[in-house]
This record gives sequence, structure tokens and C-alpha cells, in this order.
Amino acid sequence: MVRVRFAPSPTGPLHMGGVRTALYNYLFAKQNGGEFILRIEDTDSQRFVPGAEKYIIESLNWCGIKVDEGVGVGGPHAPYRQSERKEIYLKYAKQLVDDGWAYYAFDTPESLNSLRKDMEDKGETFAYNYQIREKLDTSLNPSMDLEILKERLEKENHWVIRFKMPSDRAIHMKDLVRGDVTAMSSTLDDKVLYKRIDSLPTYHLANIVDDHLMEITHVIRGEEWLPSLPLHYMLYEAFGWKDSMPEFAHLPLLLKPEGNGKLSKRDGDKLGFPVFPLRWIPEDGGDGARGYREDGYLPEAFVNMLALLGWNPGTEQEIMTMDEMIKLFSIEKVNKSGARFSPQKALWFNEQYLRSKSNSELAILLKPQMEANGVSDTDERIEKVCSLIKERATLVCDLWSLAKFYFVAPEEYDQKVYAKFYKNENPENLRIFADFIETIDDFTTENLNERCHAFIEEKQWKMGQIMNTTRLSVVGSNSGAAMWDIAEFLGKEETLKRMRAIK
RNA sequence: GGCUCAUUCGUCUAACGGUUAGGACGCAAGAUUCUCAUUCUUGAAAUAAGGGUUCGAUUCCCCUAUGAGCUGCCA
Repeated sequence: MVRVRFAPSPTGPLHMGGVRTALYNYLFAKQNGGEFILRIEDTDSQRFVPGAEKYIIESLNWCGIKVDEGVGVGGPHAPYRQSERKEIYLKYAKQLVDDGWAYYAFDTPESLNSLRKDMEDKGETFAYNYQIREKLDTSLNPSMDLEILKERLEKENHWVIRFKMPSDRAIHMKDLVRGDVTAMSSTLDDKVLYKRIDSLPTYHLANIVDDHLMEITHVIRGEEWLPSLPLHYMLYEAFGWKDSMPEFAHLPLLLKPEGNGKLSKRDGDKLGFPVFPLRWIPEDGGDGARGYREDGYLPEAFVNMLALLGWNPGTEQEIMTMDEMIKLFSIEKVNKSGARFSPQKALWFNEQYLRSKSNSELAILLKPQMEANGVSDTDERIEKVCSLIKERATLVCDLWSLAKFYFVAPEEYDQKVYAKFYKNENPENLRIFADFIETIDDFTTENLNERCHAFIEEKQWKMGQIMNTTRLSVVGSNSGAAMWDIAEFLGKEETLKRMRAIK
């Protein structure tokens, strides 16, 4: 049974890179008939942000990523919040110490910082590793006898447990995306596994212990974790869990649309597009951020766009439903290099999905916007409008601005269009045209088209001139569906009223 | 700086070692049209550089360059 987990840290809203990681995990799990587990890694009490966990769950929900087991759902391995599992980890950390794979360290953050700075000033690189651990304030220091150690462990509250990284191992790893990767343990340092100060493990310990306990079979996560993989391999070995170790896949990063570096939470508002699935409103009143949902994106489009950033099915198909993606996904086809996110392409995806919606589906999206503007009409008429505007909309929120003139007469007229088409004879011609239209009783698109064409020809008017003038009077600008479709929808009375209202 | 990973049109990407290096977004031109769109047609646009291996390299190897990630008692 394939079991994957998405394990975000509740340090703020989940950004789109995180959503993509969750998506790939989900696609992989579902393709293999497996389970998708949501675990919250809240082992950093300093960076905890209230509301973030709720936001993560709501985001997954909006994207159509269903959690089989985990926070918010429960399951046989509960609890799924690491802060609620804190008792578990010390035992495992101590086991590592007993087996000689880890040791206690009493250095204060301040002393380490100054040590680090001293070495850097001398042009050397500081690494907490096999070369210095016995010289520092650790249980490995020859001057630390067992009695003192015991006493200090009891009395002091700032010690940590560090992993004793071997000095001379070649660690061979396998990554489903990258193939074989090798690292020398001598270049690695002794990571902190457990912190006495808040009785919490660090990511590395909690992650390995929980993945083991929760019987995770595949770890699919961002490339930023690749440098930690050797440590994780060593931890599995140290615990004696190598046989049941999960497979790993490290996903390429999402890069900024322009400039350097990975897409970060800060980029969005600066560059003019959202980086979050949902709008984020911090509970403590800090700065909020835009979201794709509120900006008018459909979740199917958002998810489809994200899926193709770093993966493709190997065919030319780009538009895919979640079910199709589940069928087509393969981790071997995930790309190795980072993908620049393109806001343009995101818009294109949304357009495609908007156009594939039926008129009644679009009406459901349009209605709340109409209500917010104090306008109502029958379902049939709203659907008719949707059929006329759907080819013109990119975002859900475009619907109202495109639909407005079908329900409300223009209050002002686009001055640029006015200037472009204005001729002295226009007011008079428009009046004559209106009078003619008044004589037409069969007010249908076809009939209007036929009769008016004939009339314009007879008058020897220029088609573009009179039609655009009419359009300006009825619509207020030079956009919208075919003129007679609009007239048919508005009806004779309203059409004439608008034609005669313009000055 | 050190370690690790990567590199095909501007961007996302396709191509058993043999293709006129394909598609999509965007861009440009044209067609259609009463406008704006849509749609359709066409076009410009790439294998980072240099060495190998090979009859033949985008594909395998080396090196250089460039980019990215990590280098916390963050995840």
C-alpha cells in the first residue's frame, strides 16, 4: 500500500510551491490506490502562526486534494500534529545516544554564534562536526564525566541532542527524480535532533520517526531537502529501519517569473500576481496577501497549471482534469530543473476552463456578483448573457464587468471610442436609425441584422460608422457581442431608450 | 567560501545515439467581423562554451561557465 504524506509547517499561508508538492503527492498516491496523509510539522514554536493550519486545510480542499488521513480527518496513527506527539521523540533521540549515534551538547546559541563569527572572520568555515565536537561543551568531551553529565542534564534546560555524523562514509542515495546521488559524510555536520528548551524535536528527527511510525512508503518533497537526504539516510540506518525506509523524490523548485531565485512568499504582491491559493488575512492584523481564488481563478485551472510546472504527460495534452492527471502522472517524468512560474500561462489556463463551462455553470458564478451590484434577473436571461460573454472572460471576476451593460444602461461613454468615431452627422443619423428600428416588430438577431443592413445600404451610410455609434450608445464602449444579439436581449424598448439617451 | 543539484526557443517543455529539433504560452503578421474578443492561417524564436567517445551526440563522458538549493537549537 502506497502511503505518502504532505507535511507542511504552519508558519504562514501555504504558497503555490507547497500546493504543487501536495498535488504531486496526491496524484502519486491516488494513481497507486494509496493514501494521502496530512501531517502538521509544528516543531518550531517560535515561528508558529495562528490560522496557518486552517488555511492549509482550506487550500487543499479548494484544490480538490482530499486528505485520507491526518489533521482534520483523524486516522490510525493520530495525532498528526507533531506538537501533540512530543512525548514520542525524546525516547528515540535517547535511543540514538545510547547506541552511540548521538550525543548531548550544552553550547548556548550565543556561544555558537560567536564561534561561528570568529571563524568566518578568519576566513574559515564553521561546521559543527567530528573535528570539533569533542572540544566543545558536549557529552563527547573527555572532561565531561558521567556524574557531571547527569547533573547538567537535570539542572540545565538548554541542552540539545546532536547526531554524531560519521567522519568517513560515502553515502549512496537513490532519488526517484534524480537517480543516484552520493555524498561524503565528512562534509556534513552534526545536526540538532532534539531541543530541551521546548521539549521538541527538530524537523530531521520528527520527520524520520513519524514517517517510520506512519508507515510512509514514498517521500515526495521540494528540492530544498536534497541536502538533508544523507542525514536522513543515516538516521534510518542508525535506527535500524533501513529495510523499511521510504523511497525519496525531490521536486524541482518553482522559480520567480523574472529575476533570480525561487518563488517566495514575498514576491506575489510585488510582481503583480498571487503566490497563495487563497487570500491570507493574518489573525494578528499584519499584512495580508492576495489569493488565486479571490483573484478569480478556478481551482481546476490553478491545479492544472501547477501540475505542468515540472511535469508533463509526455503527450501534447495540456488541459487535464484531476482524474486524468491521476492516470497520467509519473514521477519518472518529473523534471530535474527548476521551473519559472508564468502568470501569463496561468491566465491562459483559467480562460480555457472558463470557456469549457456551461452557461448555467457560469450563471452560478455570475449571480453573486450581480447581487453584490444590486442587479437581478431570471436564470434564463442570465444564462443567455453568459453565452454572450464567455469568450471574452479570463477571470471569474471579469464576468460582471462584461455582463453589466446587459442589465444596466451605460451611465458614461468611453471617450476614446467617442472621439474615434465622432462625425458631425452622427447624432442625426443615430436618431434616424432609431426611428427606423422602432418600425421593426420582429426583434430578433436575424431579422434586425437583415433589415438594418438593407436600411444602412439604402441610406449609403458607412457600416462601421453607424454600427459603432449605435454600439456606443447602447453599450457605452466598443466591446461586447454582436450588436443585434445585444439588441435582441435588451428588447426594443430598452434598445431605443439607450439609443436616444446619448447626447 | 564549502557541499549538492541542474542547464533545449523569452517562458513551460517534447525528442530508443540517426527528426527539416516538435508542441504550448507570450509576441508579430494576415484572414473573418459592426466593435472587443473568439476562431483560423502564417511567422520570428532554442540544444550554454569547449573537448572527447561514436559512422553519427540535444541525448553518453570530462571540463568551463551559468543558475539554483543547502550551509540555524527553521522547515
